[in-house]
This record gives sequence, C-alpha cells and structure tokens, in this order.
Amino acid sequence: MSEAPRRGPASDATPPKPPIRDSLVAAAFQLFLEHGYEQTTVDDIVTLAGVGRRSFFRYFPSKEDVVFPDHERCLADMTEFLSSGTDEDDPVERVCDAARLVLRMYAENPTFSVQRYRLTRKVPGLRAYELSVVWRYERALAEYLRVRFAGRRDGTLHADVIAAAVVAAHNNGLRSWLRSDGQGDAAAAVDHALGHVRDTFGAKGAGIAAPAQEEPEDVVVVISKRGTPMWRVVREIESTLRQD
Amino acid sequence: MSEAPRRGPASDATPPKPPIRDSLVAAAFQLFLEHGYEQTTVDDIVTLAGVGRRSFFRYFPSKEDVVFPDHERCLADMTEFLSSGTDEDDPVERVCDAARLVLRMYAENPTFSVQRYRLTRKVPGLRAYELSVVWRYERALAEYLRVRFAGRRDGTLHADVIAAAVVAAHNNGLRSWLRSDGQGDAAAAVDHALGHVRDTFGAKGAGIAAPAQEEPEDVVVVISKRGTPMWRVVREIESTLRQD
DNA sequence: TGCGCTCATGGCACTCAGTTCCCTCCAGTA
DNA sequence: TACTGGAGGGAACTGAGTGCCATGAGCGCA
Repeated sequence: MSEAPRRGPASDATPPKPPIRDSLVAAAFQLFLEHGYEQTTVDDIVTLAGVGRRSFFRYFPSKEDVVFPDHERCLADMTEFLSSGTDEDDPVERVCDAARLVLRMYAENPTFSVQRYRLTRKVPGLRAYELSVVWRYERALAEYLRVRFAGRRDGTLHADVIAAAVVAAHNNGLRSWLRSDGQGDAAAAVDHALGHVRDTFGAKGAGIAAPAQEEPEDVVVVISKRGTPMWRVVREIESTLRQD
Repeated sequence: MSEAPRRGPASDATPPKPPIRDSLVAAAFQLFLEHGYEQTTVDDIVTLAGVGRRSFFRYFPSKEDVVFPDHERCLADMTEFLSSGTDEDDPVERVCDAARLVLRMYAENPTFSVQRYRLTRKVPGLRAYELSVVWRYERALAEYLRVRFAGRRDGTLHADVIAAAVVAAHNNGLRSWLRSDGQGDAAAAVDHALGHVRDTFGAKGAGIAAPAQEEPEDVVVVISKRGTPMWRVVREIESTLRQD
C-alpha cells in the first residue's frame, strides 16, 4: 500500500503499531486514491485509521496537510542548510544545492511522490496548497540571496528573480520526472535544469547587468535605443537614481 | 468609502443603485478593514450589502474571491493579449508587456490595491489565494513562451524560467510600489525591474545598463554625474537624440 | 389581458472542515 | 493512595459552501 513518509526524529523502535501520524497518512492516501480527495471526509480517514477525529487535527492543521506530511521538515532542513553556509560559497550554487534538498525528499519515496503528484494535479485545493508550500521554499531562497546581495544595487530584485528562476527550473525537472512515473533519473533532470540557471546567473556568467559595479561612484551610464519615447527614458533614469 | 473596482462591460447608466456585485465588494472591504478578514463572516457582508446570503456565492465562488474581484477579467485580458501577438514580436518583450497589464489593473485603483495588499500580507488564507492567482498568470506567460520556443532545445525549460523571472520581477516592482502606499511611480518601478529581466533573457538588450555589445548605430550613451539636475540630463538626451 | 416562460434573487436546510471544551486513560511519582 | 500532566476521545459549536425550491419581476405571445 502507499508507503508512509519518513518519521520524525522520534524513537526508531516501533515494531508492532505504527504511530498515529503514519496511520493517518496511510489511511488518507488509500481513500484519496480510491474515492478521490474531495469525496473523502476526515471522518472517513479517522475511521479507517482507527483514531478519534480530534486526533487528526492534532497531527495535521488541515485536511490538506496530510497530503504533504514531510514538507515542514524539508523546509526546516533547507533554511538550516542555507544558514550554515559561508561567505565563500557562490550564492547561486548554494541556492541550487538547497533546491536539490527538496528533490531528494521527493526522490526518497518515488511512488508516494508520483501518487501525490497525480492528486495535486487534479484537485485545485491541493494545487493551491502546494503553491503556498513552494512559495515558502522560494522565500527561503530569496531571503538568503537578499542577504548575500545586500549592498549590491538592486540586490533584492536580483535575489527575487534568481530565487524564482531556481524554483521554476527545479520544478520543471521535478515534474518531468514525476510524469515519467518516477522511472527516469530525477537528479539528472533537475541538474540539467539548474545548469541553465547557473549559466544564466552564475558567477562566470557575469550576472545580470550589474550596473556600474566597477564604475566610479558618481557616474551613471544610460544606454537607450534610439527612438525610445522620452518619457520612458526619463522614467528609467529616475528609477535607477532612486536608491532602492 | 472604499472604491469599487471597475464594472464589467455592462450598461454604463446605473445612477441610483450600484449593482449587487459592487455592493458586496464595498461591504466586504469595509468590514475586512474594520474587523479583520477572519472576524468577518459572509453573513455580516450580505447583511451590510442588503442582499441575500445565497447571492453572495452566486457572484463569488468563495469568500476569498471577493478580495480579488477583477483578476479574472485581467487574466482574460492577458491571455487575449498574448494570443493576439505576431511572430515578429520579441517573446520576452511580449511577456513583459503582458505583465504590465496586471500592473495597470493595480494602478487603476491605488487605494483599493494598497488596502488589499495590507490584507493579503496578514491573512495566510488570502496569501494562498493570491499565490494561486499569480500562478495562473505565470502559466499563461509560460504557455505563450512554450509555443514561441517550440522546437528550440529545452524550450519549455526556458519558457518556465523566463515566465517565473518576469513574474518575480513584476511582483518585486509592484510590491515596492504598494509598500509606498501607492505614492511612487508604479510603472517606473515595474519597468525598472522588468528591464533587468529583459537584459538577462531578451534578444536585444536595449535598456538601462545593458551589456554594451550592441551595434553603436542603435544606441545612445549618456554619461552624467550623479547629482546632476534632472532637467540637465533630459536636455542632454534630447539634444543627442535630435541629431538624426 | 392573461398565460407561460425565463431569470435573478431570497430563504432554508444540509454537509463538512475546523475549533472549543471537557472527559477518560495512563504513566510516573511522592 | 493520591496527585499530576500529557495523550487521546468525543460532543457540540461555528462558519463556508451547496442544493433545492419558492417568489417575483420582466417579457414574448396568443
């Protein structure tokens, strides 16, 4: 049956009865796959799992959470990974490696991940929930990059764009692996996708248009197409001179 | 009181009684700002608006939707804008312009947009809803780019990454404007942010601080001391451009 | 004029997610 | 034995969202 995701850091010796949390996840996925997500009520789940209804909401804040039982831990792992780096790390490489942590979580339980992928694709509520989870990953990456790019002109803009690109590339690779029913090489797909991001934004790619980083401080260079409307040129200048 | 968002394409002659939809939006925002989103029930809204509870759910599929009353139309505008382009259009320019459509919607009602921004920042449920809206914009951009990049190696990957970058840049500019309580220049902020995306991904980088490998013929370079009065800079540019 | 049709609205009751409050059970302990 | 604290169970409540039906206004048509 559907494999339960990894336990928390509790005791590893639980031979006879699986802990309630795992029972709930297993029961939920069995029913979701059999009758659909919306057709399954929380009462159905707790009945199958043999626990009280109140206990469900003790382990999962909402019905949606039971579908993503390990994202909270993964997010904690990611923030810890990012905060444990040094200033020597290339920032883009670092966030790419952080994204690989998420991939690893998915790859640990291929059939579970594929089942969940099929569920989230067809249930709008679950898709929305997943978006909010992905958003938290993206925020974690962006926060890290904002710190690393602090002081740089348009640092937060760089951080936000690169974080979004990394997440998009990761998801592109991840989804192509999930669509293959977990048959292909997940790491290869994501590495390939992240490679493009690194080529675009990475250190040797010279970054995006870092304006005047090497210029003397009191000079601004504006390059504009001949024929560009004047109001647009003025607007560009104004927004550039405005310090963030 | 809180300004109602733009009507649909209905009759423009409705002097005495605002249509039910607008009454609901106005009543909802009044209560949300006064007591908070979660503290306000749908019953409160319909009572204040003077309509039946059942009518609320006829106009808005959920309580969250009343906070984003015009996104559906904007999304339709965007998809229509994208599908009405030609193959001559630069794809990156096109999606940047599509993003500007969203900005225009926000800029049309500054105070409404700022109020909504404050709400979505503090209510997790609304934030999640907004994420799902943004996701649909991003999907529309990515779909367009996938078609334009069809046949190209890693076309869908490029499409996904660029769409994500455009959305992130747009949101970066939009948020900075929203944080200024709608005082700053929204278009300038977003143009500036999108300029970086164009410089990173665009075919011809014709923007601020573009990597200056362009044909000199198309390009004007203005060098100016920081602190120079704006009128002097503008005059400099104008006189330069007038030379043709 | 009156008949029937359609459509917008209101009202009522229902399901179900999520919460609050309180209960029991059990382990450890003095 | 009594005390205590935490884990779990259960009843009742709130509120979002839905289905069903009644009402009433407008409208074409005989």
